[in-house]
Amino acid sequence: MGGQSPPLQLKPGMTQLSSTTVKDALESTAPIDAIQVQGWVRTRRDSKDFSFIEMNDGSCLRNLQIIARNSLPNYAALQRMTTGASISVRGTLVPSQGKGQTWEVVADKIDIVGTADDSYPLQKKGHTPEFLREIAHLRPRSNLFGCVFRVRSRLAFAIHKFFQERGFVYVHTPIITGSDCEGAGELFRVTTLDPKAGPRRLDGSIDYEQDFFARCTYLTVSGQLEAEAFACALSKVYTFGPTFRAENSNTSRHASEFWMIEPEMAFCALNGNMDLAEELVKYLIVDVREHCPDEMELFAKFVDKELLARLDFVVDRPFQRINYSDAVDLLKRSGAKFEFPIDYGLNLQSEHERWLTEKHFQCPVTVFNFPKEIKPFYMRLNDDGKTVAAIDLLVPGIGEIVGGSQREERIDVLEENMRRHKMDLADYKWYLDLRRYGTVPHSGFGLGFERMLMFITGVPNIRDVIPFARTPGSAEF
RNA sequence: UCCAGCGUAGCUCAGUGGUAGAGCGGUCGGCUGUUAACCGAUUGGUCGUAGGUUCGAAUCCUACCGCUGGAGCCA
Repeated sequence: MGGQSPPLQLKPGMTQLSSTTVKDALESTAPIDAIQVQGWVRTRRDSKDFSFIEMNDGSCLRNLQIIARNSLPNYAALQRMTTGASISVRGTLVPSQGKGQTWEVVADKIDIVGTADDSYPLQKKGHTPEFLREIAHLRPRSNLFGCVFRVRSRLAFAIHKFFQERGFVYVHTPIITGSDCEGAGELFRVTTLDPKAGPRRLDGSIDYEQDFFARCTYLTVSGQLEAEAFACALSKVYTFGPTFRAENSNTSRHASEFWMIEPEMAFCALNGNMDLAEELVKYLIVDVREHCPDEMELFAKFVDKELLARLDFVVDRPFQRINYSDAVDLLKRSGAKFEFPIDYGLNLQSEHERWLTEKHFQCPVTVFNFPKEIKPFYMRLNDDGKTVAAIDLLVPGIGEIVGGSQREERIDVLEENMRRHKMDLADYKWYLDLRRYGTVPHSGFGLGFERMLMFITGVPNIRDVIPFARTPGSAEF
């Protein structure tokens, strides 16, 4: 044939000149004769013979200033253009004559790709996070949420980097699961059966043996049990994926769908587990501080003035470690007024955790060795016969960010635990096999991805660090 | 799910029993290498919904809905 592919049909404003991001343009070390930039108008100001357009493309926090001279053929249309419009600009990158930016683009051609009328909800002035939450599809165009979601991306990358650098294998554990294990809150049922017309058993209940998977299935609440299987083969593994809890919990720290990181290490006892959790938290802070300086500066300025000092403090010092019974003693002797009682055998309440991490130690605290009665079946029984090798890592402002344990590797002890928790051992045959064949001491923990992101950005509500948050009564978008 | 608070213009909020308000935004005009520009004018409302009390309700009462904060569960 002719050997020539037909020219691409490009919409107005789309050209074949490859475009430069705002980030790259602003970081340029020299003027550029011919440049193309594309993005959304943040604000526009008229001068006598030209118009200043501030354009943002999400590549960074900062805007690029475009100079639109009144000699442009569509100048009248440009002057009618409002915040939110999308544009494609060709021109030259030159040193700015004004203050506040080093570079600006003097436009030869500005195509208005898409207009935005005056119903566009984002104004150039500040909005509350609560309002922006109602327009979750537009809020990434705001400074705050652009920053949050760039940091979210970097944090996810840093997590993989941390584990890959240390020889951990990334394992994809199932999202649809058959184990309603550990009674970790309410589960979302997965079914294809019609709840009204589905097949029934004799007692009138729905017969899930005739369901898609021929059994009850749920969205996962944790990949831990499956991760243990892989740790007992590949030695060091981690999962990083979505998790679902149908708890009717309505707080700034809970979501129905969230992401969790769950490392699991064979031949590892509780101390190694604590070391890894501490190293991970510090690594993530350092990484984001280094790679997202503009974003961190915005959070420090508009979200939390103490943020950078607190993060530096966390990175610089060893985390406090205290066993549960010492923590209880400390709380009892504190003289502080608590709403809830504190005593050995009771769960630490939020106010107690807060006192430990915010008032007493004023830094992250790892509490370990909890009474077995208040912890799940899979945690390893300590020699005292009363406590299990569990850890909770508490951080100021958030509370629990990591929960983990050494796992019970002795099959007889594990089976006894399961019976005490009134579990059906037959349902966990595969899990018990891990102890039956070549069992090893192993440990792991869960790190809440969003809680870590909240801690690093200072953003106080989990709904504001998730692109489209799912919470009880709310699954819009 | 429990406790508390809040729903008034596109946004942020004032108005607590007697004519529905301000700032910002939008629009128009002016000025200007501007920086959340500035100056002037103007636009803008089912006061969350439904009922009730009252001569009269944004305001008082009841229910419901939504949001926010706190608690529990946890990550």
